[in-house]
Amino acid sequence: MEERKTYFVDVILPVPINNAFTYRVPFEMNDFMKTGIRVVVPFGRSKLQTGIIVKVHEVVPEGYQSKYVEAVLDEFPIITGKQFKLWNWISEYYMAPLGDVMNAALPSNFKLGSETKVLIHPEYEGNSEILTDREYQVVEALEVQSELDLKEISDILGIKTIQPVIKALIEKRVIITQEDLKQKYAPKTQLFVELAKEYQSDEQLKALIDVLSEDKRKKKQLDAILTYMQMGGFKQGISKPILRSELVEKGASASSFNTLDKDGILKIKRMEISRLMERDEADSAFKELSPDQQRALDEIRESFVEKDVTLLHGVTGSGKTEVYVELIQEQLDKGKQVLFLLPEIALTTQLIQRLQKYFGDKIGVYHSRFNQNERVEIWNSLLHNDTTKFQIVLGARSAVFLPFRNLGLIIVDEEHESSFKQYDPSPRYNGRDTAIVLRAFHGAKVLLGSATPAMETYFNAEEGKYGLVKLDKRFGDIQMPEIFTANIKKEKMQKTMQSDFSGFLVEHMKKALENKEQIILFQNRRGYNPVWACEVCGWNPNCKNCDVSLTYHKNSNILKCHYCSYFTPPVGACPKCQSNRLKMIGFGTEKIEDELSIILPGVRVQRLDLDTTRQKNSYENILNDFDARKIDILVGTQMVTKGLDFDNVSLVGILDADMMLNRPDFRAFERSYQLMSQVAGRSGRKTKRGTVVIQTYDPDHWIIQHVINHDYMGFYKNELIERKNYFYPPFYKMINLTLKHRDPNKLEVMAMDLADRMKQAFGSRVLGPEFPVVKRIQNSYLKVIRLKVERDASNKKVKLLLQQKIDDFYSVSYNKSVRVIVDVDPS
DNA sequence: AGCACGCCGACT
DNA sequence: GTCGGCGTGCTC
Repeated sequence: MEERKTYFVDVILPVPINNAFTYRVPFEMNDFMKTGIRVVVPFGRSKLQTGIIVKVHEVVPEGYQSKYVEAVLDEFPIITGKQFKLWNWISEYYMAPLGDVMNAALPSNFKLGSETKVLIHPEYEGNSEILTDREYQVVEALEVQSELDLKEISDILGIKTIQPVIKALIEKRVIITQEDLKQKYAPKTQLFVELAKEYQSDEQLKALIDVLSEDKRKKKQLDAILTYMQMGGFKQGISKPILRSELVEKGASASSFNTLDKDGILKIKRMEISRLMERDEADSAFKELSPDQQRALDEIRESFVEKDVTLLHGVTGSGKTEVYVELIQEQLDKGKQVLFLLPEIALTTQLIQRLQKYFGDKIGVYHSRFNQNERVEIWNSLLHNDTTKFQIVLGARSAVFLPFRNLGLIIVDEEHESSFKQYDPSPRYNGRDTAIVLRAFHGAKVLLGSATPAMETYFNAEEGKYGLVKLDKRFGDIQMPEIFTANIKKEKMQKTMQSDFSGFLVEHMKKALENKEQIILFQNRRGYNPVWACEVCGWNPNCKNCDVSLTYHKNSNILKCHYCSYFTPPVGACPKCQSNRLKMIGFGTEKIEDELSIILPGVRVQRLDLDTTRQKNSYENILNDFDARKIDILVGTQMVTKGLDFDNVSLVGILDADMMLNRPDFRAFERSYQLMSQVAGRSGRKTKRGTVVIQTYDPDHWIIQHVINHDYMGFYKNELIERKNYFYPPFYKMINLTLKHRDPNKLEVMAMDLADRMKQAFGSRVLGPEFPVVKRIQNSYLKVIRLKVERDASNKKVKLLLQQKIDDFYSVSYNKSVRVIVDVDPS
């Protein structure tokens, strides 16, 4: 008799708790337990959860009775050891619970949620006299809609505490609950047609065709077979399944396939198909590199001999993409995988199309706008090491979580972009920095690309930690655009402003339009007017949940909060002093759009911002329209700065440079320089030098001067001094702690407490607590404590110490109701 | 995170 | 009295 061993598994669950949970393995499951597979386990009172096994062992847990694993979901691991290592790193470095990391990493179709469903008890006979009003309401609803979840019941009853009602109903045997697990991923299948085995030879096929052509009634069947052959279903003795729908489209009758199937001539079968769009055949005709690009490519290769990370600092329009393409191809030839990271928004642009043109369906695009099943398909393909597809993955930051098998190269394009950093929800990780860690697990190389590298990145390159390669010239020797400033202060005095437009900019716009050239206007603000204010008493409408002014949105005629989405109709008179002299201050994209139609009648204007791109394809549609020159002026927020290449844009206007420069944030100057340089880069054509107009009160500002001179190095050196003087990155690493509580007085006390505890450990490296720019969001007050530590300090020690201080803080019962949000390396 | 338990104010 | 709000603690 073989000895029966008792196993336990440690499971991580998608809950924000830092430890794994130990479950006992039923004997019959002993052979199936492996790290990396998913199991269903009971969690809490009656909930089932899906978790991932991280350890199989025989250590009997002490102090509690472990529950049993309920079900096994996978035969083979769905995550790799390398992925798990990365999860752990993120969890430690960004101080996030492993459950949160798991949540971010897995496509949601891998996560089975367990939801309590309420159903009518099969033996309930409708005796409603035993029910209270509330209970009756639930039963009534169940008669209409056979299944309800707890949230729905809460909505129906209009109360939050529904547990007593449910409990009573269960006891009265009126309803039952069903813990039903839902697995959402089902491979997409379609009907295919294939020649039956018996006919898979030229002679037999010929004989078959002869037979069919003799019988006039079998004309349809013959046609169907001929269509199948035409589509390449049987070539050189090899048969291939063809989509039935495609054959029908080509004229074959659908019913004749059924007959052929019955007669055993053809087989109809249901097969899994790729959800990812069919791509054009790869276009292997690569563009020839310019001498400059070739030099950069050689330098990168050379740099990779010694350095694992290299920065490609290439001005806008210098043709970084072609260099990327060469490097990617090199990896493919070696049989290695490539990860290409881009900021979320840039993922919908021309770059993808260009890369798809080069690499065809070897490219997988991993993107939140894509549906979940497509994500699962890329995941599985990588997991099973299917080298025929997706050797290149193009994705936003979350693509670092994919199960790569042998990554050779990671490219992070636009590496300076702040959107590589996730803020909400936890884990608050930076995709670029995570990629550099992932690199080490695979022995791969990382190429960071940017025209305006992040301070940290350039610093690392200068220090020799990263390699550095430059591309200083635009491709084809196109000139950098000529940048002018429009002095708003002066123009206001001379009364040459036309509402928010300087006379200088208007002149340039008119000239461009006369030449049938297009214009991009950049305004870093949505909505119509950020603020309505009363001219008499200065009152302005605020959000009732947050400490911010409401923004007027003209299309919907509402005042809206950008933090919590609260909205209200605009008021006619000032509620404070009853005056009706309400005036608009400031300007957003929507108002600009309006004013343009007055200043430049007949001009075709389109906005490009979060509000106009909410629908799935609207972003692409707007860009296509602009490309097709159906739009004269594109007015946009940050979105217009990213990776748009249009040949006919000769003028770029930056409407309010000061707003960017004056933000109270240590990155304000860096951001401003990057944004202005990036938009400026949108101007100019092959044959003509582009123009940029920056509207500002302060044309002599050093940032603006460096933008005008296209002088990244000047900007960098100057900013680096500031960073050093004020103890900011890259010299110091920052960790921000945000405390959140409904009661501002309590918050004050608790924030002081936490700051004091931190000061015990870190001394003067702790700053604050102070109110952030927005003091209240969704009825909770906020306080921020900042920690700045020397860059050579041990990450592990700092975080351990900080976590200890936070734990101490939380162990005091007065502090338990506050939320502390930790943001490591805030962007 | 969800969910149960338990303590308090505002109603039948 | 008790219903339902909300704060607190726990989940293998």
